[in-house]
Amino acid sequence: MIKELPKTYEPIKAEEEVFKYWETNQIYKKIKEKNKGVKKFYFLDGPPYVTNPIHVGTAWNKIIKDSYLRFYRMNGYDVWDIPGYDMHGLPIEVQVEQKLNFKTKKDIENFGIDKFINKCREYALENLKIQERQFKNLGILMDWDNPYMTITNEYIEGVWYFIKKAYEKGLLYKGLQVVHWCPRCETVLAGYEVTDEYRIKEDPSLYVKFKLEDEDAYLLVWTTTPWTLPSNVAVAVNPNETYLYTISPNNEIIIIAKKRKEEIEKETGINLSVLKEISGQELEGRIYINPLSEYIKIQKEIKHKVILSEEYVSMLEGTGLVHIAPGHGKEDYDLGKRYNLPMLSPVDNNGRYTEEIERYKGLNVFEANEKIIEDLKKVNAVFYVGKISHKYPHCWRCKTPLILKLSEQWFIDVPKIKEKLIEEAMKTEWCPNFALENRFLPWLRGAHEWAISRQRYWGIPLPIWICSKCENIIVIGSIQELIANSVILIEANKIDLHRPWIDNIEVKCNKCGNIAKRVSDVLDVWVDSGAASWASLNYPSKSEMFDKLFPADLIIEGLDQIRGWFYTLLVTSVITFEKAPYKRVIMHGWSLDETGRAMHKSLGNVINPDDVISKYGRDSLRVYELMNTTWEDLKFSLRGLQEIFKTLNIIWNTYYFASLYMCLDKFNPLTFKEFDYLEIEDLWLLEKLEEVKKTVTESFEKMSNFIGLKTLLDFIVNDISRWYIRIIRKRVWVEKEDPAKNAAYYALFKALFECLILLSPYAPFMTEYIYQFFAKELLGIESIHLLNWPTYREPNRKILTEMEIVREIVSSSFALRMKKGIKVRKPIKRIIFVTNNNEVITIIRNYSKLLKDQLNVKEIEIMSEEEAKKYFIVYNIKLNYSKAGPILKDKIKEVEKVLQSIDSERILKELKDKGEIEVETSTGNVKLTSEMLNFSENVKSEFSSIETKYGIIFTDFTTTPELESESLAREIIRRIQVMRKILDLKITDKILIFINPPAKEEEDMLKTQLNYILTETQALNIEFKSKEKIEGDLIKEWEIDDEIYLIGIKKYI
RNA sequence: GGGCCAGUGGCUUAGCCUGGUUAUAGCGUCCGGCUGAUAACCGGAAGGUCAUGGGUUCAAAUCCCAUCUGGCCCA
Repeated sequence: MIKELPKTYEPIKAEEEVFKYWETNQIYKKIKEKNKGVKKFYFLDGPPYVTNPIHVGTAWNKIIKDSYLRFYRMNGYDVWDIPGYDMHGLPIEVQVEQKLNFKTKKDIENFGIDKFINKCREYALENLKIQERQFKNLGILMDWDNPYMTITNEYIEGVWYFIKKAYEKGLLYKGLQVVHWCPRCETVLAGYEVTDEYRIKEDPSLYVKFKLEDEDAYLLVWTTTPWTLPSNVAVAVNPNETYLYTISPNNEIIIIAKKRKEEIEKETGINLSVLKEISGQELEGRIYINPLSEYIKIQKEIKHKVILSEEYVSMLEGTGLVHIAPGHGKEDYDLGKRYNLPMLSPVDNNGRYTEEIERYKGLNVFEANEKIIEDLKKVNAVFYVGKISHKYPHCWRCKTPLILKLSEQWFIDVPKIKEKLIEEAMKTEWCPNFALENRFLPWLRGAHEWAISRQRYWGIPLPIWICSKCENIIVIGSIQELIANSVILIEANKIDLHRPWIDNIEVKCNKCGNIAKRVSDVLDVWVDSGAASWASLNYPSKSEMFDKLFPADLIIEGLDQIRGWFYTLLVTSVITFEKAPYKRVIMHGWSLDETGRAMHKSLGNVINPDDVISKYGRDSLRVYELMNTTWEDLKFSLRGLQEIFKTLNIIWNTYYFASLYMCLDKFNPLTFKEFDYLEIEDLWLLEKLEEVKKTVTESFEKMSNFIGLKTLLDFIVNDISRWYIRIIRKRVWVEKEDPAKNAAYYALFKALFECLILLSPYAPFMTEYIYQFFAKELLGIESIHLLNWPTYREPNRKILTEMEIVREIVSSSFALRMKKGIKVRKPIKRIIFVTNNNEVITIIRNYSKLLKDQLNVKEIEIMSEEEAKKYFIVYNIKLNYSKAGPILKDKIKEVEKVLQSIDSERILKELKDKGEIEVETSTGNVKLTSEMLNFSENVKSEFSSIETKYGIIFTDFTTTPELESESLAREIIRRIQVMRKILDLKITDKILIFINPPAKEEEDMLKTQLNYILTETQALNIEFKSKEKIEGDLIKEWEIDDEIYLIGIKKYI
């Protein structure tokens, strides 16, 4: 049977009870069993990185995922739902280093790599636990006992498998490249790791003179990194630009770009007078001398040339002559390769000069800046030196300024498979589509090599061994292979594929039989998560799940993952399996603070979901976040959350109301058969329900479930709680067994019950809690999350529109009452509805009972426009712009003007007689048909009326003695109800009423309404008494229409 | 510097694809009312350069271009 809900919504308490219930009854296990082996659904969880506790953005991500998983489970899918964690990488190393107060890699080596690795593992596992607790606490239903972790041997094997495939397909290579390098972490950083951390840095703004070898003139170059000058090998100019020979105040000839002259003069304060112009082209091949040749031996040996470049020499900064150091700049490197220039990169892993540069050996490059400038001054090579504050890349973990240096790294040749990547990406389906079309595909088209090696410790070791003799490369793809090829005997149960264990394993060269040593690097942590589509299934060491599930049916991540996980997943999978690893992608937005700024620790605006939960509950947080347009940014506001809480409170009360009465009447929806008693509002509710089910279901299928949520909440709050329940109140108040009441119960139950299921993926706690009271006993199923998703049929649109019109009429009529100051409680004699619209007339007739009830009116009269016009209406005629616009074009404004000056009666008459009306304009007459016009009805101001979209309502406020008595009775009833509430009586409690009316007249009026008052107030008797004889548990004085009534009520025992 | 997304009363937002008469709703504020499920509700009022500027068109929140602001990404 239906049980009565607790009266108030206390989310925290309810949610905690629900947690307990799920646990004791093993609901998760039962959900999994229910669909076991039916339709497969492979959801792949993007593994969060396990450094910090989660914030509201991480919560949003998992909540979205959870809502979809619940939907698919309820639709009979056997959902693969293991969560994942990204557990390797530099960020964790940096955290551990900070804890141990380490400064450099030396500290780690001294401490012992094995101990360091253990610390990292501990750190990752600790944080995993914290995150797991937080996720569980949000009601995220996943297989928490079996997460995939990127640090297990099986997972690492999965990643090795990819590296091996890449090697076999010729996509893995060792290469020299200019890379962003962190001198503190002593490792390369990938391009995307760099872009997040551009910070303002102050650097010298140095103008250097390079003397031409064969002419007494100087090339002027500009740099903010003087430390790269020892590696300078060329100067680039733009062949398409004009250059100037100028003369400086101290009579030196300085060569600059014409377009830069003004800016240079402005910054340096040095005026240059032009001698002649030449083209950039003409400078090609000129030889110059690097002034540092005085100090640096290798510089003396290099022939410095002027080279040409259109793309890399801009006229937006500097002098138009660009200093080129191929070892210290990406573009420089490109040019260096193209022109076959020497590549100098005399900087070590700590960012210090090597012995190649004797003069600065051991100096940190940034510290060397000053010294270099001093040296340049000594040889008269400095034109000007100032300071500049500009954005400069820093290490995203330790905030050290990065340098660009030449380094040997391992690469994946992504450009080579670009076409295939695009082809596979096009087979995937995205929401929103623009993420695929406008973001992902362009990103793929510009794909570049992927530097996958890192010179660090806590990561998946590169499974590459190099023969110490013949330099043959051996790539190992699994533990088995490792055991088979190892020089020493490996005990299978002692394997931990991490460093330093793996460092000690040597393999036999498969070419020359000599010993091969492992490359000591670890992998970029993005390779880890990139391999998740199969590594999370423990493929290739176990193939069962992979064969069944791959590729993933759905992945859901934030917009930052376009260049991240969405990309690395695709690359690794296309290389390994030549196939996209996912079918559908949902991309969500970014969490911002209330004012639209990104949440950052440094800004102090990070919101912890646990705090939010303790205030408003989990469902409020979930619903709030799920309601946001998925792919747009979420401006997180506590006030917004409060609004959601209020909405959930209304929903609670709706269910409370239903449960209260249904419980009281022991209503059983399963045995209900009296369908003939369904009233028009019940039928409407049931149609509307079909529509809602359709919208919600489709919104999930189209990956936009926020639409479904909005629809659903709107339905429960506006349609059920505020409208339907208002209508059926009277029917529900009937005490005895009554088919009309049961019919209302039936419709209400069905709507609420199915809504509860629809709401359960969004608000799993509240719906479960309500379900326990509302429907569990009826169905005999333990949890709402074990139910099937409701089916739907096409709704009857006609009924839906009809009710729209009815509601419009009701709300307009209320407005009219307000205008006249007539309370809703006061019954009125009649309203007159003016319309010629047959559809509206039929609706008013069909819904007249409902309308009379809601409007508190005794009669509704329908009047035609023609008739009403005689009394009330004046027409206003305007052009119908959408119809007339295309015909009249630019005459439209003039016609409108003329039209207003013609008497509307005349227009109507002419239209009626001829079917059209001619209007004069300055460019000739035009004919207007009634289609081209809009007729609006305005009421003559002396009548009280209101316009609606469907017609005009007039109200007849004439009163009669009967109406007066009824009105008074309602006033009295309301006061008694208030008193019952004060006494906290139950609905079923009976009372006795004592009234002292102001005069005999009022007493007589009330006596005509005795039965009405008795039934409405659950009273057994009313006695009219003198003031002093009024008795009761509560006696109260009331003022009604300036008269005093003394009322007493007493509970009848 | 480039790409993508967003910008609508104090706040949150609908509408934009497919141009059309008075721009949607909620919160908040003020006034009035209703109420035996509801810290709920109903009615009214104040509050809008639809980010800015230009263009297309008889007609632009809507289409096009440029700019600004914020977010994400790239360089």
